[in-house]
Amino acid sequence: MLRMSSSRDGYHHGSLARALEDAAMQLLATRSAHEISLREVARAANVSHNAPYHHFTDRLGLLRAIAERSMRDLIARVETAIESAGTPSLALRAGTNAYISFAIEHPHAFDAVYDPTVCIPGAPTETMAPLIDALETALFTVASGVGLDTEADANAVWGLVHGLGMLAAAGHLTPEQARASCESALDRMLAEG
Amino acid sequence: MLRMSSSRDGYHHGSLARALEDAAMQLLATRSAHEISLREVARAANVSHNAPYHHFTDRLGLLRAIAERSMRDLIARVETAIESAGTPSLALRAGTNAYISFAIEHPHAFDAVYDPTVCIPGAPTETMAPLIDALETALFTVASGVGLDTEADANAVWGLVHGLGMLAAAGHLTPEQARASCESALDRMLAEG
DNA sequence: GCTCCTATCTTGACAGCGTCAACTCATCTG
DNA sequence: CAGATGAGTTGACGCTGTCAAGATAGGAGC
Repeated sequence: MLRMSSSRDGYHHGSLARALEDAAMQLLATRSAHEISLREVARAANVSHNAPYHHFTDRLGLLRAIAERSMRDLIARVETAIESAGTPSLALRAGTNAYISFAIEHPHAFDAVYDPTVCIPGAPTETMAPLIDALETALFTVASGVGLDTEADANAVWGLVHGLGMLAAAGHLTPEQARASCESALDRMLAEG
Repeated sequence: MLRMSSSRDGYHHGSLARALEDAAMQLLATRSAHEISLREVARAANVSHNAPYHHFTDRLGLLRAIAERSMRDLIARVETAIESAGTPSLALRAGTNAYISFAIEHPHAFDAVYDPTVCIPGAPTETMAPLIDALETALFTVASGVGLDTEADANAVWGLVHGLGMLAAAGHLTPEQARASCESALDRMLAEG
């Protein structure tokens, strides 16, 4: 039988894959994904520099794993924001705000998700593909709820929050500016329903 | 006297800085800025791996230089698009379209410009600061021309084109989808002036 | 015209990186 | 109990960014 918990069992056992992802996610809080070295992650998990290769094909394999985790976090955040809103209009506000907030609070996780060298949209990982769909669906649904029901409109909402989130994360806009811009743009777009 | 042209003069002379930037820009057409090595650029310019240090403080110094060049290209593209449009409304369409097109056609140059490790918006280079201002001003002006005259509205336009450009550059949207979304969003925002 | 200075380009070295290969060891299977 | 297997190890390779020191060419001062 495999021991399933605690990665501290001396030699073998323990879920090292998970431990490595955890360590990488922690590093992602300060550095960008490109600035994180595999050896550094291994060191943080107290294993040799080659141990990760038994759990990930590549450095990129690990980055893909944390990108997928980050994507799940982003989706969860957007979906719970939407679900806990009372009206369709409030749901759109809450969902877009959650997207922007995630980008600001976890900038490196955010752009790991959208890094084309980590995840190629044209040929995404088996686990990433449905996640992308889920995010698009969530945004599309909440936009449809207030009359923004064409593909173009839904994509515009996505583009708006994505751009404002990135600009705020990079420091070109303050979080307040980004959120206010989003509100204002949605107000204008919905002016005549 | 300094010889000003031709970097092919054997040992000394020639504008190596320019030649290195040219080589880096060329590499930027295929690889991301993070994937370009200083030694590789030096090799492309036929100099030793340490020659660049006499013209740039760092690897980052070279990246900053090509980011500034890319920013100038982006601004030029947006401004000429705006200027060659007949009406304020067409100018907004042309300017936003140019921004999105640049992101799609030069994705690596585009995100070198906005890479926070290359240019920190809070503390930009002496040469980058006015460029950022120029871009913001261009967008702000063209947005004001059609009644989007608040800071929030102008930032929304910036966020919209930035996000759509990034999503299209990454492959999450087709160029056509991005452009159509932009048009559609602007139409909605201007529906009741 | 000779010497010196300085900017520029050179070679050489170092640690850190990703990755391949070979080895060790604990556990599961028969 | 034997051996296979999966999970960890050490060692090596070439590449990278950067520091240090040597070489060289052209201009300045005498």
